[in-house]
Amino acid sequence: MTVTGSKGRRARLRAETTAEIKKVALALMASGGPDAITLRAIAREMGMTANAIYGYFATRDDLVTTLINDVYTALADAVDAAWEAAPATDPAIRITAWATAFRTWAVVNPQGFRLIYGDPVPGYHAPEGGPAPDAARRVCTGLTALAAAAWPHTQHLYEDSAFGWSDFDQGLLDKVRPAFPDLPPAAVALALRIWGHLHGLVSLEVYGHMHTQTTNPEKLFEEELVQLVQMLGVPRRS
Amino acid sequence: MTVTGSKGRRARLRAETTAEIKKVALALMASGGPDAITLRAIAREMGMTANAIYGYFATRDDLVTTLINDVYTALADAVDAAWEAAPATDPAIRITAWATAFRTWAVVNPQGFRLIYGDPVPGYHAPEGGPAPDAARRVCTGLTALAAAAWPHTQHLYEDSAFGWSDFDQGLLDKVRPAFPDLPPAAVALALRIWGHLHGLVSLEVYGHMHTQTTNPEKLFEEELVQLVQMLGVPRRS
DNA sequence: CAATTTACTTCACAGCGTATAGTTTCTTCA
DNA sequence: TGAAGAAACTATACGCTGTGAAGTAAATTG
Repeated sequence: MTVTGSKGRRARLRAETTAEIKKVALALMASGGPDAITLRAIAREMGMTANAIYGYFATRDDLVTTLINDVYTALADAVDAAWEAAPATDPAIRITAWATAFRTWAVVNPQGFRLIYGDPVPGYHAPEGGPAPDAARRVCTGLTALAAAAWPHTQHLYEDSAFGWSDFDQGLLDKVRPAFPDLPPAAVALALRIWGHLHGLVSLEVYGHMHTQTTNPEKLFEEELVQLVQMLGVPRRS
Repeated sequence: MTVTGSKGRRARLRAETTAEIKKVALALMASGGPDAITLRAIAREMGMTANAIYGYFATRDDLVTTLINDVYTALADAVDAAWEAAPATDPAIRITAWATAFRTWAVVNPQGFRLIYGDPVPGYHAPEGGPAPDAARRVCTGLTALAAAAWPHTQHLYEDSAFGWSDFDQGLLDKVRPAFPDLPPAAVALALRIWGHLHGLVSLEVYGHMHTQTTNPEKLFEEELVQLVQMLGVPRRS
């Protein structure tokens, strides 16, 4: 170990270069969309040859996969932080905070949102199981926390739910059930449905489809949240 | 006029070639995704040179824009047909039919869905106002019909809505208000929110994000519809 | 100091959109 | 019928992309 805390100069330089490649790639994405992530453009920006990048990422898809992971993790961090920052005693505020953070992140990082949820980049094919199932599951777990917070008030609506544990992916359940042992399958289904609601509105907005219809997508989203909280039966000020 | 009903052999051949280009492009899209729509591939398939296509479409984006229009129109046709086919006397069934047709179309034509709602194709930039605002508005009008059918039962939930006509795009209102003169702004907002709900669930499914969470996205969507009808307060069998 | 590993460059290839120029074929009109 | 013109299409070329193979220079290691 050295003063830099690394395992030698070589490894440190390598890590720095890797970080710079990702940084430049993200900058290109932010300015020109996911399509702008080309090896040659990154190399140009770094004063290198495109092929030099192959020393760090086996292929362009590998790089993109890494980026998706990073960006997805940033999103998960953002919504988790908003959740934690809101008072645990007031589910309505917490839920609203989570969802607002979700939309805000997407609107601020539209290219990141596209990278995660869209066709990321020309010809990109995700590796088996998707590029970021982990971050995806973090988001889903956050959503389940949301549903769990509301569940005492809302479960009466789902008493004849047909959902069983077998309707869900085992990987998701492995994360969700330990965290919320008392939650029934119907609540997980509710969480996924809420995800769909929020994702739909945000996605239409980010991809510019809402813009052709409403001049105020933010207002629409806020209305959605009001109705969501109301639908969940969560008391508005506790 | 001739027996073929065309304006001359030349024009007919031209129309046929145009149609073939689009047909081949759609076939390529269906098999390889929107990315597979390349002029050279189309030309190869047709036994032509890539440049020959420039006689029919000024640029590749032009072709893609036309395709989006066609595909979007097909989607609009599908949901409209489902709406019309369902009994006008039962809003619950009509709404369910519309939404089911929406998801079914998307699941059957995932590449078409991506073409319409995703980053269509590498480097594609939609012309001003989007490529298919017309078809988009047809879908929105259908959604508004949905909201209108439910409105008598559900308006009591939105009596203190803050929405005004200025919150919506004029082009949308021009189509919607004549068709539903008595509908308030709050109902249009509801329609857009419902669009978001459905789009989100379908979009997550089509893009493979649901697959990592649930083994049964169809069931989830059906649950959504049950809850949607319930939320709207529409009587279930009239 | 010599051997090896690592980082990077150079060259090459195929595929992409598309601009320009040239060629062939069809339509039209005197 | 034959010449003029338009239309359809091809050929060539340029710059962009990802990526493979081979070569080079520097750092590390024995």
